[in-house]
Amino acid sequence: MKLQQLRYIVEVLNNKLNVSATAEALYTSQPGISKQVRMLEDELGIQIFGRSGKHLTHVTPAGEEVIHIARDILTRVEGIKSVAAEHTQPNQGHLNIATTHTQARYALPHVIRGFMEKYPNVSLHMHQGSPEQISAFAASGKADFAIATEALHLYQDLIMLPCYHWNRSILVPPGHPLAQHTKVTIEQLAEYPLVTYVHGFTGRSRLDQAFNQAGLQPKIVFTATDADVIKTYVRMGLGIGVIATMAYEEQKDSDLVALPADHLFKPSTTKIGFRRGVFLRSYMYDFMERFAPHLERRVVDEAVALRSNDAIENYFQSLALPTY
Amino acid sequence: MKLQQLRYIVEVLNNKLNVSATAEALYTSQPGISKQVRMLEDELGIQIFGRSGKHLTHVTPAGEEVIHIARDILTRVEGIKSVAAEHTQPNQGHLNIATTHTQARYALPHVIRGFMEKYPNVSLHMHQGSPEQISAFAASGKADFAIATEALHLYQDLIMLPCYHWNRSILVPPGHPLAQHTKVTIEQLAEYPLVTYVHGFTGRSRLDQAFNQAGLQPKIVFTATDADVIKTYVRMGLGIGVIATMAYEEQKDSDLVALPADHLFKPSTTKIGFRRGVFLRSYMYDFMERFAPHLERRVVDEAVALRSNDAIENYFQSLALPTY
DNA sequence: AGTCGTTACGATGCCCGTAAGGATA
DNA sequence: TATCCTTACGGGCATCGTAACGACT
Repeated sequence: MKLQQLRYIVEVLNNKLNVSATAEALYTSQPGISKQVRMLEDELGIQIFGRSGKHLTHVTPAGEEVIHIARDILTRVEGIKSVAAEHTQPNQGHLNIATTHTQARYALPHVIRGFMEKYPNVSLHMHQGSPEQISAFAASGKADFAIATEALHLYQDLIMLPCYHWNRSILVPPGHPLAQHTKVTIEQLAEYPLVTYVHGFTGRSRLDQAFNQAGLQPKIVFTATDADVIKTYVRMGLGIGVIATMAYEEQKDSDLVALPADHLFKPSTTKIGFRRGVFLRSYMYDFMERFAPHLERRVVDEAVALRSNDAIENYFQSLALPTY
Repeated sequence: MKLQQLRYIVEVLNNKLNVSATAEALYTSQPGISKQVRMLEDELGIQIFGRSGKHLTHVTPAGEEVIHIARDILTRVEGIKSVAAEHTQPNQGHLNIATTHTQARYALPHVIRGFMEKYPNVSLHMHQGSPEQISAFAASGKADFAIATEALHLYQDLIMLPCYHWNRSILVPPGHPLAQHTKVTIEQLAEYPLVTYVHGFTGRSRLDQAFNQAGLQPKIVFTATDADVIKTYVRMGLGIGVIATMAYEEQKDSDLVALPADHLFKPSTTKIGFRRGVFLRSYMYDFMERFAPHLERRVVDEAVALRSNDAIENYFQSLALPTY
């Protein structure tokens, strides 16, 4: 058994069982992969891929298990390389962050700036996407960190650390009847057409939950994946907005009025997630601490040692997370 | 990076940094290992082993980390082979059990007999040793299972599942003054010379604990690692014995009187431990269930999924374990 | 002086890439 | 017919084993 053979079977699956495409992706020849896959199958005495004639059609049950372990092994092989890099070039390497618009636009910029100043030799990449895409990215190893509020729990292989709590604000044009009230009720909110996030984005579930519990049906006239778009439609008078409070910028958004809505909705928690088993570079620890100051190296290590995400949630409940 | 290189560095450490000995152990040439180790070091750009001239003297900090991960990888490589074997020869393979005298002599025999009848093609090996040796055996991968009451908690890498609770009996020669009493007190027990287990064996700590809490100093005149020896000395009239109840055999030991001591000592719990990350063959699940009937495959899988040993303890507190 | 790791060298065997063949959709 | 995997073949290279060398205890 060779590490390349494990890489090959994993990549063949990643390329939807197309060996030719896999060969291109790995910059090698197609027969080479074909042969190594077959040799591994011979050595193990099992079929990893099902074939109809000369086409790969599916992954056998045994193959599923083998590939799962193979992925695990390759993650750790990367870990060894990281350990080495950590000792030779501690401030050099890569950092791939997958996150949502909300985080990328409002929470991350100053963190990124500070990080890039301190680590000019770390090549930083940001991948923006939906919470589901982000989770998949991190789980597959294409991103080191996933930062999001939703959907991170879908992957058993991700360790998730809570970063901060946040809640929402109501956005209205100046002169809007609601602008007079200091404390808007959920009933009042239900009377007006709403513009907010689409399902599965930026804590949208909490909003639905609140209306549901009050037995109300909100008039949602428009949904977007980011607050910038929502603001635009609020400005057009299409409805009133409900966005994350951090997405309201006093200066740039001075033509809109933000009303606190903390009393209407349960707070959401933004988390940072990474694959179980990866080796964390020191600059990665630093990045996490910059983003969430309570995530000191010691805290992260202790949380990782807890292993189960349930235990991690318990662990962080004793710590007071900031709320925005 | 090659799997062999990882095997080499792990084995060099296992052989106390002696490359020649490692070569013999792996049935290969010494220069081959030397070269591969150096090539790995070159590829990673770090020293794994410290050298004084041409002798390996120590493992560098970076090397420690690398070897730890390497061990992990090799465990999983074995896992892949096990997956394959499970699909080709489900009832064939190896089972190495490391355990103490008490388990091997009193708890395991009928389990082993039944197991061997059902799985004639599984080659079974028993390794007897002290609790510390047993744990080390399992943690290093030389044994699949460790079964013991003590010391299993020392290794973070072992998953431990509670099997059963047990307590002690007092062993006296017939006609001994204590034989009259149905319920011996700890004070009475402290008056007589005792023969029991040595420190670190078979729940000995519970015994010391009980005397301590009562503010008494037991007169321990002789200690042994197993009940057979203890019985012998009780028969000689050297003292009265305190042994695990399961070690008293009514027929063979009819020349001795066993008095219950459950009310004097806290019960001990015997556990079965295995390395985190190993693939469990179906016959291994079966073995566990034969030894501890509540350890059905589903239960074991759920416990493993919990990941942390604390969570596992919680999980099993809701299940009623048998007491002997 | 003995043990031990490194270097040198030659041969085997493995892996990769090109080219041709055969099966499926 | 076009796509795709398999087989066949040849070149290059890495690995392994033997032998000689050098260094530490």
